[in-house]
Amino acid sequence: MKQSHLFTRTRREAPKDEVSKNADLLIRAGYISKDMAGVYSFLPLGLRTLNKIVGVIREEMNSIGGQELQLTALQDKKVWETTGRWDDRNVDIWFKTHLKNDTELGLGFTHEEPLTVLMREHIRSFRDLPVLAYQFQTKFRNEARAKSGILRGREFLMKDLYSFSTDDAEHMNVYESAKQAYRRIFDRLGIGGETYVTFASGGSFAKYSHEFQTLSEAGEDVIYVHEGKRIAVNKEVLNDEVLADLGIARADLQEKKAIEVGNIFSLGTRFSDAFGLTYKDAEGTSKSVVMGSYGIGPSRVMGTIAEMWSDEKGLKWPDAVAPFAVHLIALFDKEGKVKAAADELYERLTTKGVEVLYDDRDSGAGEKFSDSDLIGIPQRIVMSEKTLAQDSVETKDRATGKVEMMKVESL
RNA sequence: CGGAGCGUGGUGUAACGGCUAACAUCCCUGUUUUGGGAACAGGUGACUCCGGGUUCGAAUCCCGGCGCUCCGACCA
Repeated sequence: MKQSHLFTRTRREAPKDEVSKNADLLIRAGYISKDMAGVYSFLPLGLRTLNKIVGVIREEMNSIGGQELQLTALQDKKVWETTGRWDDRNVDIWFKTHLKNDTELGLGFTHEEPLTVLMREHIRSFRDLPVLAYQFQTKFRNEARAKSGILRGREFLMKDLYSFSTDDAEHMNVYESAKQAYRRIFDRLGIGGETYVTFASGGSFAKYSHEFQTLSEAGEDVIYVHEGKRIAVNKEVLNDEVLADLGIARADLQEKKAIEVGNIFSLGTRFSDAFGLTYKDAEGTSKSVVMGSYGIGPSRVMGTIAEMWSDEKGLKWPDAVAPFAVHLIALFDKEGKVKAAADELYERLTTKGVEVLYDDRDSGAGEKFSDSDLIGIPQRIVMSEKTLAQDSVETKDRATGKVEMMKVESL
């Protein structure tokens, strides 16, 4: 993409009411735009990055047998009354509204209920199980307080996977494969090294759930990290029993702040019992389906990556999530030789399938470098009169700062 | 939801209760420049968040809204 065609512009300063690092950088670089507290639009660069994250998650969900679908955002009150989750006393984050005829509706904040209802049409036999169904969808949560930029919004993208199994043993297999898939996702997204599988409250059907917590000062969770075992315990559940279960000593734990980037949860038969989701086993006996839910917020992950991979100059995207692979910067000369050579290189790389953002704007070198640092594309290629005199370009790695000269024809 | 702070051109800031609301940046014109946000000249752009009030006079003081941020509470 030619940068002269990119409608977003960079800013020297973020709006004064943005304090969080992720929102500051993402707004200044033109990735996102705030409409209200906790409500952000994704601009072309931001959507590209968000979609990269979505793509990685989708691949890993498919790899464990996930089938993608898309449920509705508008929610039927009756379905939620069945489990008691329509009641404000149980769930206080609903956005509720109504039809012209006064029928009450909600905007979905999660989807266990409607998907369980849906599955009654499709799951009949043990032969049908297990089923893993997932979606990417905008969730709506009326948080008492939105905060930390894109880390905690009232409207945000969520990947939610739900599993349906015959029994606990089958469920635990699915659960374990989902856990491994989550590990791979965070590794691929460049935050695996700082992300810990964290033991957290399990609810009524399992002793623990597992959170994926990425260490960050911007986080709102407090976890206790066991570096030797690469696990952590959420402060909410830290007690002697948990320590004994995990075989760890309090003295080996370090208190850290972290961002919850993912959560996996065993649901048992809570929802299948509520809605009568059953299957026939090999003996023809009717049994309740055992469920699990597995969430990752791609937009929150994007904010987490921005928090982690950035410096005072701007963003430093890992390769897998960068909006473009290469930022081609042409420093024009009077005769137009650099422009001609850069145009040609841009066409050549693009034809080869390389995702290139080409700064073909008629602006000064300093501005182009500053914008490039801010936008944070991993690989920078600079072409100028100087480099062309050696039939070369200069490449610079955004993350390491390493600079090399390369022959133009080698690219 | 409790507490605190803040709302002034697109953005960031300034302005004692008193001239035509100032400066920087951005943007537009022109000239010049071209390896780290260049220089010069000219120009556009603001019902000072909204509604009341006090005052001869309000961006400034008071009251009420609304919005934003932060702290806390909350958080499948």
